[in-house]
Amino acid sequence: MSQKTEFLKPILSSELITTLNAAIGERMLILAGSCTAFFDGRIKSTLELGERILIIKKDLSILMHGVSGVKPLNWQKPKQGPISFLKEKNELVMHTKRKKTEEELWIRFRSIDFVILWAGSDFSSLEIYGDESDLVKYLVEHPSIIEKDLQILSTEFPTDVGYVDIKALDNKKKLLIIEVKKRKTTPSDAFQLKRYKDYFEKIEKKKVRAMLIAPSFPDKVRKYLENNDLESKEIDWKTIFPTISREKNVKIDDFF
Amino acid sequence: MSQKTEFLKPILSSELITTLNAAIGERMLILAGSCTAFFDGRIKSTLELGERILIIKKDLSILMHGVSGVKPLNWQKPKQGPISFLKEKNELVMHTKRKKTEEELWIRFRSIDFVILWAGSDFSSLEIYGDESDLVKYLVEHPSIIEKDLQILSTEFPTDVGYVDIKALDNKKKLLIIEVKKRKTTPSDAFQLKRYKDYFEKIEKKKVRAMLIAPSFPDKVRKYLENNDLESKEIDWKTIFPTISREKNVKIDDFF
DNA sequence: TATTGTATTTCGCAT
DNA sequence: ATGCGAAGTACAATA
Repeated sequence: MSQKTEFLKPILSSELITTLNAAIGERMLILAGSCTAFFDGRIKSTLELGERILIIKKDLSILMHGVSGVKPLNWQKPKQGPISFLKEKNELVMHTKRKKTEEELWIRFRSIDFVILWAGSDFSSLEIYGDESDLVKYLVEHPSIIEKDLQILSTEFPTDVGYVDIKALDNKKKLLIIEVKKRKTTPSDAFQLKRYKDYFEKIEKKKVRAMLIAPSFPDKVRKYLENNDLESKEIDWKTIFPTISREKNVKIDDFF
Repeated sequence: MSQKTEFLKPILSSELITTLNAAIGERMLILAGSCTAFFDGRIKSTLELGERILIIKKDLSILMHGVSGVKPLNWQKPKQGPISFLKEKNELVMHTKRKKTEEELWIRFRSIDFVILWAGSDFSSLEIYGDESDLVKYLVEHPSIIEKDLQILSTEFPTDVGYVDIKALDNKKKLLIIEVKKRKTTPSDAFQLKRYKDYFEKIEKKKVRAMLIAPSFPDKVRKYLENNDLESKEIDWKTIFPTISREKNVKIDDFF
């Protein structure tokens, strides 16, 4: 009964219902079959009959996946509320209701292909490096990549219009505001930089420089930057990627 | 061989490798076991040994789920590149490489608990209603919710700085630009509205009104709106939620 | 095909 | 808890 992987008979019996309800929160449940679904919450969604996979993890997170795509068709975050199975009109019904938000999810299986209970565990951590904060950190440690004789003043400097990635002085002691993007820039990025420039020119009562650093600049963005006296610097992060490394998000999955 | 659900022997044999490679893109593959993973792409991530579930869908999307949480530990979007299994150092290794971005994902299974090939299909559509476009639509049909004697001119009106949700004339024939948010507002929402106002005042060469409609306004947002002659209107969408209904995203999963 | 904007965004971090 | 910005965002609509 407490074997690592248990294959249940895919037949809608009261025994199945009992076993499923007992497994919730104890083992991961993987169930495939033909179902409909209804979600009522921040949004409403209905899903007509189709074949899908339902996964209920030990932390009570719910995932219902269709045959394609990375995003689940329906889901619920961990520990939002009790989950129960019941038999209704010859269908296997899963129901959950979030305690706080009153959001509800119903999944009704008309047929079942397989049901698995799996007792997996995981104590390792996902290490990630190479995100935006790593890039800012790297630039601060190697300012000459941006330009010669740059003096870094601060990072994540708070202003009324947001946090400035890098605040620095150039070789003529002129203030340089830098926004760093890991991805291709968008018009919004340029607008944001403009707000920073305006903010500092108002505060300092003199011209300041402002620069967007990113791997790619679409024409529209480049044009806006030029028209607004904003600078751009293209950096292909891959070229410095191998040299940066950092451990973060050292997160251990809870042990149930 | 082409049964709907096939349970493979969870033993690392060359037969398993062959069967898995043959199943890729043909049936959904669900594999549980103890593995490590490495992703190298826009970011780098490493995942130490732990028990996880690997799912490869027929559209070649890859999901690797840990024992908790809704978000996969590693994943790949559909049709990004070929996927292959191989045997290496007595481990079952899954590898994929995106053609364009050169991003790679490696998953190495040290042990396998179960392997399933499943021939599910789904032709139904997820119907969603109550999202932002529904709200805009509802407001356009019931403009008096915004204010009396409002005349709607257009929706999704394109400007140099983005698309305006609603363009209208108030009871004094003054232009009113409206931005609708289903969620709590952020400073960026207010900045965006300001850009719209500036844009239209430049075009029209006279003052225009601009309003943000949303269920909630943090102090910082409210203050920015006040300081910039921008209006706000609080609407709790739940009050009108039950009355709006619409079908969308009528999308059929490809048949493989 | 590339761009744009939403999302039951999710997630981490700072307040 | 709330606020805020980044994300391998994913995904659909659109130009």
